[in-house]
Amino acid sequence: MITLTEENYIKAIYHLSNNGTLTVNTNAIAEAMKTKASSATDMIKKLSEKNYADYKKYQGVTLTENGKRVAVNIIRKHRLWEVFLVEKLNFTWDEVHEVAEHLEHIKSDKLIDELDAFLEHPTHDPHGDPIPDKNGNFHHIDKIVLAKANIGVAYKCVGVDDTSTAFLQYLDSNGIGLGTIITVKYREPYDNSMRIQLKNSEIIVSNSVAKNLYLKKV
Amino acid sequence: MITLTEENYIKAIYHLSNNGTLTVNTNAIAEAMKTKASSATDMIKKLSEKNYADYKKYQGVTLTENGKRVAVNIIRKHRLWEVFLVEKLNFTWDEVHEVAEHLEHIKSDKLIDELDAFLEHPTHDPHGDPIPDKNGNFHHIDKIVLAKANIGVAYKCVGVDDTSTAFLQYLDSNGIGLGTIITVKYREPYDNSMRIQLKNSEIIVSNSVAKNLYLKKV
DNA sequence: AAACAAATTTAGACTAGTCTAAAAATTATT
DNA sequence: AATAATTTTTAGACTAGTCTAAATTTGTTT
Ligand SMILES: [Mn+2]
Ligand SMILES: [Mn+2]
Ligand SMILES: [Mn+2]
Ligand SMILES: [Mn+2]
Repeated sequence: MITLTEENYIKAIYHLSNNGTLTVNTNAIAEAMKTKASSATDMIKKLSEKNYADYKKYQGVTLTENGKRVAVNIIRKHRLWEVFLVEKLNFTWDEVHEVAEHLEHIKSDKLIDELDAFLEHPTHDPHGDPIPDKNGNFHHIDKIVLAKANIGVAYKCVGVDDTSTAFLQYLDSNGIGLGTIITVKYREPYDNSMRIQLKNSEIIVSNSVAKNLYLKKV
Repeated sequence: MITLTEENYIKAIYHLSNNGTLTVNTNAIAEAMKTKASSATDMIKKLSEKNYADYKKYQGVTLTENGKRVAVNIIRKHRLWEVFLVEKLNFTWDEVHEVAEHLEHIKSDKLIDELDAFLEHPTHDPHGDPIPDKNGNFHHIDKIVLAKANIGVAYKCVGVDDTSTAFLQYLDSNGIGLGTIITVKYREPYDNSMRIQLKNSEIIVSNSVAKNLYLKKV
């Protein structure tokens, strides 16, 4: 039996490890989980005992295959619920995260299979993040970050890195969402801000915005 | 802050007290919650401290108005989710209970309001139980139990009392569901079993079945 | 009214998860 | 290579919820 807290730690480690590729340190986990390092250490030991993680004292943590499987499944559930909330229940993309954070822990294979079918097997969530299929395979899309886009080329917005309410609402109020067509007009060398062309407007975005927006050539 | 366990106890007390009208004793709560009486006592004290219940040692428990409000809200969520599972995700009426038991604890007013609207404000769940509205008002239907039905009168099945998988599957396999038209042909005085007329068949049901099926005159 | 039985509460212990404070190990700096 | 700074772990305590076993209260019988 896996607890809700264990699931949250496993998911956090998965994300911090860049989808299970890097070693993660205790402080990073504690920060992500909003607990103290001592609590993280305790949980890491438990995850290690339960075979979700590999761990040697002072040497950081990696997820086992088993741990990755669990993480990917939670992420699948999280993102499917996000799609449900936006597509069926009129949530906006900045409102879904907190609720999905809880819904992701409901344990029922039938529930998630049927939800997936009901939503017609979506491949991406409302923030452009890929939804792994039942076997844990991600539908990879090759995207670049706005900060590295080429001048004069037309791109489509396909995702965001930062999913905070503040950022998503900033995008809303500037008319940027998934699917928006963006062409870079000018990059200011001084602060790396960019002037970008949208459908009916030209706006200037800071580098911190440009680093959090993913694009794909149209 | 109310915990998941507190919510489950409050809901159990609500049901045991016949919707908040009777005093409930410790052993009944312990049995309903599948814990021991000592655990129930501890929780009762806590609910009392938090103003969800009124309690005097050895004298049993009642819910406060506050406690009833919480109970009705959980029941609302539980039943709305059950409708969702059956109507949208192809669950059968014997599969929904366990999942709804978890979904009922998700805390988001927007979620439940939108779900209610998405389902077009259903008044009853898949077992015929009424769904309280946002203000906690139940849409009362006047139903009688099959065991007390009159011979020769046509009734419509509108609910079940027992929602166990075994009972619901028994009904399925005998062609009885919500909406089924039933006419009592004969009541056997010896064991109170009944011969009942369905659309295309006549079957005999025991008294324990007859006590768990709710009907309404057509 | 005393004795017995049943229901309920208390006492003390256990697990999961958290915290603070202190100790130990690792890494960086001189 | 020694010292300092940082990171991580340990020790011990706390809360929520549970348990067993014992004590207490209430209810029922004689
Ligand atoms: Mn979560
Ligand atoms: Mn998302
Ligand atoms: Mn529940
Ligand atoms: Mn129901």
